[in-house]
Amino acid sequence: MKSSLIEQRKQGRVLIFSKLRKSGQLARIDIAKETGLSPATVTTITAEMMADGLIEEVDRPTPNGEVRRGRPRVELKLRPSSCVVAGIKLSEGVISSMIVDLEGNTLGSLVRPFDAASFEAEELAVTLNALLQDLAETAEQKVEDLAGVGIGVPGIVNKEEGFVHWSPLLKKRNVSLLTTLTDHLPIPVFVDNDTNLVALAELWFGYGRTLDDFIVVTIEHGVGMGIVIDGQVYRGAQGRGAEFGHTKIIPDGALCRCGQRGCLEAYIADYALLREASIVLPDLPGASVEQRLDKLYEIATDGNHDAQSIFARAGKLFSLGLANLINIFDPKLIILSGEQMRLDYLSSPEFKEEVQRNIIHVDAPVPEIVVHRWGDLMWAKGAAAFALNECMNASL
Amino acid sequence: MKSSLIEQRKQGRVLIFSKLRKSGQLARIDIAKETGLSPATVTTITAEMMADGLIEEVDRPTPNGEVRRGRPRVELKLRPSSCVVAGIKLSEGVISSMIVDLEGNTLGSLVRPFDAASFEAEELAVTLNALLQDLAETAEQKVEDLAGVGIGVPGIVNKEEGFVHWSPLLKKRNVSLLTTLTDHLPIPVFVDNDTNLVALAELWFGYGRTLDDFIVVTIEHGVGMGIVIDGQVYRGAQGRGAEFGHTKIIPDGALCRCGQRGCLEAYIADYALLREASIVLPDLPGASVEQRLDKLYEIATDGNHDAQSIFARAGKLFSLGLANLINIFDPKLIILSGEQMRLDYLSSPEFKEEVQRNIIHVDAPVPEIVVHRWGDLMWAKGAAAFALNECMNASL
DNA sequence: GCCTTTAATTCGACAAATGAATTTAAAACG
DNA sequence: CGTTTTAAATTCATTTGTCGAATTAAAGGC
Repeated sequence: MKSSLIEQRKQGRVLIFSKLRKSGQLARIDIAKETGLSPATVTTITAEMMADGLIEEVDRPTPNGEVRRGRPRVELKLRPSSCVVAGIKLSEGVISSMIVDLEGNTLGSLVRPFDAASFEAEELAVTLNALLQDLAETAEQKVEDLAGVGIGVPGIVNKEEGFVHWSPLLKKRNVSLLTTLTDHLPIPVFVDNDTNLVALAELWFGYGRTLDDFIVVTIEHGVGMGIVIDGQVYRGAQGRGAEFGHTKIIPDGALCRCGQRGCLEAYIADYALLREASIVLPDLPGASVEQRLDKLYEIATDGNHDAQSIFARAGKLFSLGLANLINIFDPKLIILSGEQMRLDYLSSPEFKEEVQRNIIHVDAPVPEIVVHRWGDLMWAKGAAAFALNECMNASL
Repeated sequence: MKSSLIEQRKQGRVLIFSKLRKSGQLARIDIAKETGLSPATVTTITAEMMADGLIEEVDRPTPNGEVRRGRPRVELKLRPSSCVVAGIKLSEGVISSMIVDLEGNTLGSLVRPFDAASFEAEELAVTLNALLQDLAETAEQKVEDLAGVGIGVPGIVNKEEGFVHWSPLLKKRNVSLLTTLTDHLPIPVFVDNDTNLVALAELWFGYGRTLDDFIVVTIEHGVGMGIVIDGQVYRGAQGRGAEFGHTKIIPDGALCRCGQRGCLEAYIADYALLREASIVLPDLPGASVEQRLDKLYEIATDGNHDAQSIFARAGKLFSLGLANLINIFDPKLIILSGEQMRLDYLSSPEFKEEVQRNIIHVDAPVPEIVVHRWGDLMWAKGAAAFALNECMNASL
């Protein structure tokens, strides 16, 4: 049995791996129960995986104080150091990067300005190579010891081919970024659209860790979305990110960055909020977009009516967009994921009520909406999760 | 290997079955190539399936005139009579039903008025039992010879349990329809929400036959949608139909049947069009909704400006909704499926242009939008496809 | 110390996919 | 017209891998 669509043993390994990943640790017996595999098979496969250094036995046998008779169960867990990867997120102003192990422990990180002058692929490769060296140093790792590096790029990216149809960061269209980077970097490279990274970050290390189906939405410079169906990131036909932010909520509405009108993004992204603010509060202090936005939020919470009205409207329209998403997908869980404090505002009870008012009601429970506030390295961690995903997929 | 998540042989059978279903007919060699199974395995499995009467060899070996050397390939195909099922679609005014074989050949059909006075489950069971007898007669089949019957019910239905949380057709909420029907009908019963039926109809017998991912949208009394991902109908967390029709396209817009405002359905469903017409064209002739709508369409094509404006607006808003769907899903294909002539109007070049104007553009091709006009038995055929799906799933 | 209990492992049986070799059925060739 | 060539299908021995049953391991109870 060398080549077939049906590789039985690999199926078992993947099954056990993902159960362990989701549960943290499990005894062989529990693995058998949860996977439906026989104890005999579990013994065989786990022995194999231990020999590969992928998993290890846990020393303290009973985590809870429970006293049991009989032979004590030996809990197994993933061996974090068996797969250490780097994640790099490219944005207009900065590159953020991170080294992470299989458990999601951050071994090191590095954020660097990135003069956005659109790059050639070759230049980018050189920049990233240098970055990777320095990043590895912060984590006291050798670059060659990394299992791979995941790179999140804004724009239209085909993951399978690592082909960038278009990105705001690159001079040219239709660049086979994967090829160039693979040539210049000493470890396996994976390239994907950045919107998928948040979904992966949640799937590997966040609220989605124990779930197989959920939707992640981020609001930052734009509005991003990631869809996880059946434990897999759904990438659509063209492999481009799900463009939830360019969903139209008002026909012929406000002008969006994309040139179209009425996009959700044109009402709730940071530039959209500041656009409104520029009319009524023309002299908001602050050098950067973030700073001015923080200020806007501050005076809103301090009671400024104009500022409040801006957030109120954004919240209302966002709730509409979210309700549409729910009406279409009927997900169990929606994760609002990001680092910005505005999410705080959006998670108010009124906001959730507004969402509920716009979804079709059934007896069944309304999908849960949670806010997950990450540090500023969320995207980089997502890129790392992406690398883990690809590496483990290959090596299991 | 009795109980395990990994049933290897079944996988092979399913793989071969679905390849044959999609291709119509294939020689063993091609099956081997397409599935990645070895020729030896294909021989084994197909022999088994032939013994089961599931497939058969095709007499005319080379369908195309192509002359080949070597031992001639023997094409295989599904044996249509190996699985014959009934499909029943329940609506407010009528029950439509159909008997169909594995190839989608219609063996008989029956449409019957259905006095919508909300039913008890028991009464419904009796009604359906009688219907099934008569239906079988039209197809010259014995009811007992049918492999099963699929039933499409409007409302909120959990397919796995056959549990109807709510339906406009039933007096009570929370009815375990599957249990009652199974007790009263002599063959296996399957119950699902009706929106999923169109997706299944397209997947088994329509434009989706050769595809694994697409979206189907219907416009009739309401707006329905079915999502197929990876060859499976996506049912969401609650198992309720995707409520595309209640997606909001205008904040605080027109009042919808569902009590909310601004739903797509409130602008494009038949009642929505007639609502508009009632203002400017109060005396549209016609006894039924369909007739008045046909008339409206007729005078629109004849040049009546008011009527045209009604359809134009519906078209524009529908295009917006469709664009949103595309932005979220990025499907390869969208099928507009139904029996009504308004679809004709909606498939105009201007309509498609309008959709394109509202989706995010990339170099990649825009998803294809096709219109599939079915006869009035589309839903019943979908219900039959549903039964086939379940039966084959069980018996492979 | 012996019994009981539960987890893990071992081992033989069986299921099923595969590659290599073989058979089959046709066209091409001389 | 028999032989060769070609391609499809099949056969068969081999190998991979799962499973049930029996066995071993490691603890608590008494």
